[in-house]
Amino acid sequence: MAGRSVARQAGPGGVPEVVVMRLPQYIRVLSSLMAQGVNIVSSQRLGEILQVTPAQIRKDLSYFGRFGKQGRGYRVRHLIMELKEIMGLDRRWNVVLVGVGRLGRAVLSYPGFAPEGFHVVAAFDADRRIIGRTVGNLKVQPVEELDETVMERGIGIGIVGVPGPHAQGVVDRLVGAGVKAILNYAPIAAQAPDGVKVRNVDPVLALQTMTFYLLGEDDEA
Amino acid sequence: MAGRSVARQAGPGGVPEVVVMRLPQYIRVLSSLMAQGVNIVSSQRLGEILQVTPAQIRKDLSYFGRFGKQGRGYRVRHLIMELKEIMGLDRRWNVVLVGVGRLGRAVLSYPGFAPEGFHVVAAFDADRRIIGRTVGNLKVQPVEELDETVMERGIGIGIVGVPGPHAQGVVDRLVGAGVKAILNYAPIAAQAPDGVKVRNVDPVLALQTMTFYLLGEDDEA
DNA sequence: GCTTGTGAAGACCTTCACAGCA
DNA sequence: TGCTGTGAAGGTCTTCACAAGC
Repeated sequence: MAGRSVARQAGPGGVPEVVVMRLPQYIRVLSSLMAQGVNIVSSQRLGEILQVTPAQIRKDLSYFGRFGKQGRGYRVRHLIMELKEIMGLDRRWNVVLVGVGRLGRAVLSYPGFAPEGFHVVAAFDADRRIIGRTVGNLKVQPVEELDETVMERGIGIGIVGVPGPHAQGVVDRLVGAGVKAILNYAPIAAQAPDGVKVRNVDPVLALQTMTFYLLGEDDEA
Repeated sequence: MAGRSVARQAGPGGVPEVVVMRLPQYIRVLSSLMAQGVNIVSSQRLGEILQVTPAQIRKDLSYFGRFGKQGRGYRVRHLIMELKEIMGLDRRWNVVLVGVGRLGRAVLSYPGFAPEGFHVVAAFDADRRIIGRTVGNLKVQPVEELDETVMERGIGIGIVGVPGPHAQGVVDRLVGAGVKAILNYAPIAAQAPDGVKVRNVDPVLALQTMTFYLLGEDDEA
């Protein structure tokens, strides 16, 4: 490949977070198209699939560079590679897991992480009965060793798989250890300082944001 | 495909969707406060906990009514009840599950749904080897019976727990059956017509939206 | 002809700031 | 005095519309 002049120019204020949230979706769809043998795609077509306007796709991409060819569209394979590089998805990410109960074990056995470059390389728990056991190739370590492991291995991502009441404490601990991104499975609105990203995996919350739209003509005050 | 790309639908009363997304969070925090014995809370304090501005909380609530007392704040118990009613979270919701493989069984055994009023009352699969088996009190039905069950029982919510390649087909089927809200566990950007809400539970996507912020001073032209 | 990239316009959401009331 | 509720201001994001280029 030629020029590596992909400008991740965080302008004044940087790239809007909504844009960063959409790019992985674009990558997904593009990958699916590539698997179908599609070589070129227009913003029009992409927009139809993703149900967003073509202008939005073009504007989103324009934050990072110029990837298309006028009159033709985007080369699917090329755009995937560019976007993956921009998002840091062209590399391996080591991840730590805290909480090896029901939820944590489900995380460890989830087959979707590794193919996308996310590898759980250490697991921690506070429960003496679990510590030392081997779960999915990993020996469960005491949470006290979290800091050391995170720093030694330069890990930036943590997964919280403990029950709700313990989750904020675990988040604090991960933040203290230097983690900069947290995937939280606990049903709480975890707080983290600026500079630490938190994303929640919370099916109940997801359902709760939809029921509003299911209400018919009900009571009115 | 025609460009009828409508992107903004206002819910009942024209409430912004972002607001609807936040209210369940408010309910969570309020419930936690109530459990701690807090009776009254100000938008200031709520904002500190949720890390949003007090003005946003007050504005959000103002879409639905006037729930506070000037000079005092909000009665926690009262506000929870009001918000739950507004969001339709003061009632029971019956839900159907499609896909009773690894993912689907995890959904069935997840203990978090029922306490919040979401009850999986029927489970479907296309695999003959699974159909007829009993999983978590439910007899797995053939997907062919989906329409009938959804219509008969007036079900509005469906959960998609099938592998990615089958997910869109299942979404279409749920939509056809009349479901108006879909919780999708498959790693795809599922498409549904206007009027049908889709929320994704997708840990990989969540991770992929954070790595961007973990990139240091790397390649730069 | 067709599609990108992009200033400008517009829509939407958030924050401000203060009147009003307990 | 303290805090809500809200019109208005301010920002941010989305969409438009068109010049440029394949």
